[in-house]
Amino acid sequence: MKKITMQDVALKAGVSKSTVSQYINSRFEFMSIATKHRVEEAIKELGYIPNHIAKSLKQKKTGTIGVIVANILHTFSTEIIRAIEDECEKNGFHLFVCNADDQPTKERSYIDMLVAKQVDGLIIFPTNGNNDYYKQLKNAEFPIVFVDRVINEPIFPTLLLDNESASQIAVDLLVKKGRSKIGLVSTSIAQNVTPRVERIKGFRKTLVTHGLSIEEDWIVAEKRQEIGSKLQHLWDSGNRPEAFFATNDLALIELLKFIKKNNLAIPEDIGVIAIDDSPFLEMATTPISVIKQPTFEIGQNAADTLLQLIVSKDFKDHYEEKRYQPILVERESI
Amino acid sequence: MKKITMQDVALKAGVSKSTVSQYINSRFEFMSIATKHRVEEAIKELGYIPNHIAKSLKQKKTGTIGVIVANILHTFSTEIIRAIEDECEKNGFHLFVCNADDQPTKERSYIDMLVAKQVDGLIIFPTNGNNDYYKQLKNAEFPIVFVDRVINEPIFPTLLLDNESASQIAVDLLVKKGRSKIGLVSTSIAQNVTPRVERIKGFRKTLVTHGLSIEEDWIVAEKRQEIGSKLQHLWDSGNRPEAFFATNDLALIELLKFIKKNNLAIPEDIGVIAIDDSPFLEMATTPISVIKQPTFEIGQNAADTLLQLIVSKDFKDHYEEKRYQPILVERESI
DNA sequence: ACGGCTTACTAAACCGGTTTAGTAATAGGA
DNA sequence: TCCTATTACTAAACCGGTTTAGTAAGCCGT
Repeated sequence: MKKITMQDVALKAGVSKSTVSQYINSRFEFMSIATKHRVEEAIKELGYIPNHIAKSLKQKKTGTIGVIVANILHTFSTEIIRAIEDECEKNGFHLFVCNADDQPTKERSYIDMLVAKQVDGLIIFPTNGNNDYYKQLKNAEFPIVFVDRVINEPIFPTLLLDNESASQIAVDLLVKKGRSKIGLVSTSIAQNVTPRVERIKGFRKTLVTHGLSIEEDWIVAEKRQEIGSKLQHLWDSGNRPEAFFATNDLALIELLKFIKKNNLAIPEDIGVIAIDDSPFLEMATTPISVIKQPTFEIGQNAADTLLQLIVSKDFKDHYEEKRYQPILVERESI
Repeated sequence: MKKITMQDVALKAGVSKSTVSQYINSRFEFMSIATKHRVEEAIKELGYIPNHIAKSLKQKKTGTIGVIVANILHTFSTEIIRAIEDECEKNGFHLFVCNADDQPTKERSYIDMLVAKQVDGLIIFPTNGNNDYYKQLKNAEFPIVFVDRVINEPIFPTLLLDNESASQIAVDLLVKKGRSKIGLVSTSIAQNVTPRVERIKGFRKTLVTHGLSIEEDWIVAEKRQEIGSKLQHLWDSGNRPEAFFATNDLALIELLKFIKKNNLAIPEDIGVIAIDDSPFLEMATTPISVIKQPTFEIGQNAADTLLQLIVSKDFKDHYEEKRYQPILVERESI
C-alpha cells in the first residue's frame, strides 16, 4: 500500500509541498488562514505521517542517541539508562541501547553501527579496549560521554561514582560495628574495570587506615561463576572473616547464595554490606545494608552533558572526571 | 569537520560513486581486482563510514524495530526485551525501546514517533486504549506483534502466557500443601490489563474446582501504592488467609513488605507463591516458590514473528493467540 | 499613478547512497 | 575481418522532506 508523502498532501490541498513543509514545521508567519485549513484537512484526510528519514538526511541529525553498556546485568546500569531515557525524551531524543557484554570487539562493532545510523552522540560505559578508536572519534568531533569507567586519557566528559569513597564508607561502618575481620567479594578485575579496581583499592586503603591487616585470601575477585566455589574454599579453610563486603550486585547475589548454602545467619554468623541496591534487599528477612550510587543523577547529568556537547560542538582537549558521592543505606545486616 | 561521503571516496579512488557503492555492498561480479584495491585503500585512508540514513531513504527500510512496553518495571518485560534484542541482533535489526507507563496517550505518541522514524515494525505490550489506531495501522499493512496482552480484535499476532493456567498451578500447589484459605494480591485491574484479569479469573475458577469458597475480601487488586494498607486492613480484621498468591512481581514486593512489617514467618505464619521470578527470591531466607513465564521463548518468538511479517508482507485478516505454558519453580515458601 | 516594501506562495536544488539503463572496450566465434 | 556477447564501469534519476532564492500580488506612501 502506497505511503502518503508531502507531495500527496500538497496535491490534495492544492498547494506546493514547500507550503506543506512550512505547515508541518509550524511556520505560519506568511501563511493565510485559508491555506492553513486546507493543508490541515488534507493531512487529516490522508492520514499523513512524516518521514523523519528524509528530514534527517537533509538536516544531518536524527534525534537519536546511542547508549553502549558494558554489562547490562548490573542493576545500576539499567537505572542509569532509565534516567538517560527520561532526560533525552524531555529534549526530543530517543535511545538505541546496546549491551557490549564487556567485550571490546562487540563494543567496536556497536560504535560503527550507531555511527552509521547517524546517532547524534554516544554515551558509553567503556570496555577499555577501543582507546585508539575513541581518539579517532574525538578527532572527528563526534560527541561522546563516558559513564562508570575511566579510559587512559580524559578526552571526553566522564561521570562515575567515587568508588574508593564507597568502599571507605562500607569498611568504616563494618569497623564501627565491631567487625575487624573483613572479606571482599568482587567480579573479575581481569579487564581492569574501573569500579572494581578502585573499590578494591579503597577497601585496602581503608583497612590500613584502621590499622587492620589485609588478608589477601579474603579478597575474592573472580568471574561470577567462580565466586561461589572460591568462597567455599575460603570458608572451609577455617580462617574466616566476620563480615563480607560485596562490591557490586552480581557479587552480592553469589555471596548470598554461598551464605544460604552454608546456612549462615546474617548478621549473627556473618555480616554483609554491598554496593548497589535492589528492591528485594530491603524486604529480605535480614534487610541488607548497601551503598547506593546516585544513578538517577548520574544518568541525568550524562544525558545533559551529551546534549550540550551535541548542540554546542564545543570540544575541549581534556575533561575533568566528575565523581559522585555514594549514599549509605544502613539496614540490619552488619 | 566535514563528513566523508562516497563521493569523496570515489574521487580518491578515481572511480564513480556507483563503483564505491558496489564495493560497499560486496557486489564484485563485474569489478576488476585493481578497482577493488583502489576503493579499499581510499576507504581506509579517508576513514569512510557509510550513512545508513541515505540508504534507508532509498530502500525504504531502516533495520530498526520499535518495542513499546506497557510497564517496564515488571521484571518479565525486561527479560522479554532481552530475548527480542538478541533475536533481532542476529537478523541485523536494532531496537528502540519505549515505556508507555500503562498510559494510552503515551503509547499513541510513541507509535507516531516510531512510525515517523520509519521503524520496520513494532512489538507492543498494548495498553488497550488505542484500538482504533491499531486498526488503521493494520489497514496500512504496518507489521505489528502484540505481547502479554490481548486487545478486542485479533488483528495482529499475539503472544502471551496461559494466565489462567498459571493461577491454576499456584492454587493447585497451595491446596496440595494443605492450604485452603488462600488470598490473592494483584496490581490494579482498573484498565482491564489482560494478565491481571485472567490470573484473577484463573484463581477464582481453581478455588471453585477445589470446592473452596471465594472470599472476596481476600482478593486485593489495587494500585501498587495501596496494596500495603489494604493488606494491613485485611490482616487487622482478623479474618485472615493462610497463604497469599501474588499475581506479579510488583505485587509480590508489596506483599513481602507487608509480611516483613508484621514480622510474619514464611511459610509458618503465612504461605507465599507468586508469578514471575527474580534472582533474589532463590536466595531469600525462605526461598519463594514461583510460576515463571518462558520469557526467553516468548521474546524470541515475538521477534521471529515480526521479522517474518516484515519480510513476507503476508497479512492475515485474523490471528490466533499463542499461549505459553507457565513453569512451576517450587521452593520453600508454602 | 508609480515605486518600493511586505505578504503569500512556490520551484528546484540539496542531503548521501542505491539502482538502473547506458556506454565503451574487449574477447571469441563465424 | 566483422558481429555479437560479455565485462567493467558510470551518469543520472530517485527516495522525501528542507530550505533558499525567486515570483507575483497587494498595499502604502509620495
